[in-house]
Amino acid sequence: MARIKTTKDESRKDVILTAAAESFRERGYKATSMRDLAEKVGIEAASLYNHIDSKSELLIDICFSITSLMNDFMTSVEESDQTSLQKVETILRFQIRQMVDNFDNNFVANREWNHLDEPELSEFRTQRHEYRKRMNHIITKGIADGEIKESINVPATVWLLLHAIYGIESWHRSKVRVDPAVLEENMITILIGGLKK
Amino acid sequence: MARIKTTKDESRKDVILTAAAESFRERGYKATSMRDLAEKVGIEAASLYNHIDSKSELLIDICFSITSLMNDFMTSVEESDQTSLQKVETILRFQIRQMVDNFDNNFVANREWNHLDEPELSEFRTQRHEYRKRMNHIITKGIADGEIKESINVPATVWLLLHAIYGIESWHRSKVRVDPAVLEENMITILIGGLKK
DNA sequence: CCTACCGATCGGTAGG
DNA sequence: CCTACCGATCGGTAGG
Repeated sequence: MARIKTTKDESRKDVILTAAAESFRERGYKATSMRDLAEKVGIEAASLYNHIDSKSELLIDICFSITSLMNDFMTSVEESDQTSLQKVETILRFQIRQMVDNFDNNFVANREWNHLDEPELSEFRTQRHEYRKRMNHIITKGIADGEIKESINVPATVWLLLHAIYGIESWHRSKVRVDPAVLEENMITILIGGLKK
Repeated sequence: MARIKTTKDESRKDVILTAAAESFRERGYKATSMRDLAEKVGIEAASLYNHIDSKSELLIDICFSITSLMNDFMTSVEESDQTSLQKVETILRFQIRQMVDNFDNNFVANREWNHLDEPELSEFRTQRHEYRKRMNHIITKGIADGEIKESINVPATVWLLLHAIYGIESWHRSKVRVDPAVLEENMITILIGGLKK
């Protein structure tokens, strides 16, 4: 029966996924009940199970859609002919725009992934770790090429860059209204300015 | 009866608070049951209620102990005779050290406060907002004094600085082992370097 | 997609 | 500090 579902109306599942991302972002994964979610979609809780197999499936779909988006973009940047510092800037700008345009999904992937069960939990951790290693590699190259300050600690710097961007989560839902373009330029000014030799 | 408790052994409550902070950090507030917590403390769930009134009280205590610590430190910095950029650096260093030394409580205050109920939820939001306004004020002064780049957007910058530091949360529990002192210098190098005119 | 309902688990209380 | 237990709510299923 789970098999039939896939070929049936896929758009209904997308509606559920969108509602789930928003709910998980607002209240957290654990605090969101299937009854909350069903109400948001406009059906009864039991009816959700005609489109999905479980609550955890929703979290899995959200988290891994983000990791695959990030990994694909990283690959395209690695293959480009930009300098290392330009690559860092390109990645930061992409992530900032992602955080602004695809807010709920990114928030959930950044903050609620710890509610994944095994084996997805380990898989998610591995993917994040791989992503950071690729960032490390770019920055290490930038230092070797004399573009980036040699005094920095690479892993700590990757951590700083990534989490500075994750912070946009909270900005987004707050009362502080900053134009996304201004936000992006500001982050680039400070972070790239801080990295540059 | 709630009155007697306060005068009774306060240290037992501290043990519970410490265990709660660690559990809330690891699993999240909602996903931590009073039975989990009791087991960690080494008593039965029902016995917790001889020392506390409710689960929510634990979250309240953790969150507001952090806000009051931050606010007190901010006051001492404001009253000091440092330049604005020095003040920013002093505050960043304090927050970094807090995040390293008092990790569980800071994590919970940064990431789980949204599970507070009213009126504490509004009170917490107000306190955070006030804190950011004080940071805004210092940076605005730094720009006026010609110490800090005039091209930056002040609220977005405060957001960036604060969230770059909150990111230490994840660093702490990860496999990436960076010496706290190196981490601190690295963050200061990039962030203060990025701000400086 | 709904009604009806399940077993499990939750925060918390009574009474000792 | 424990045993025993409460009403509520949870994720999910049966059957239509």
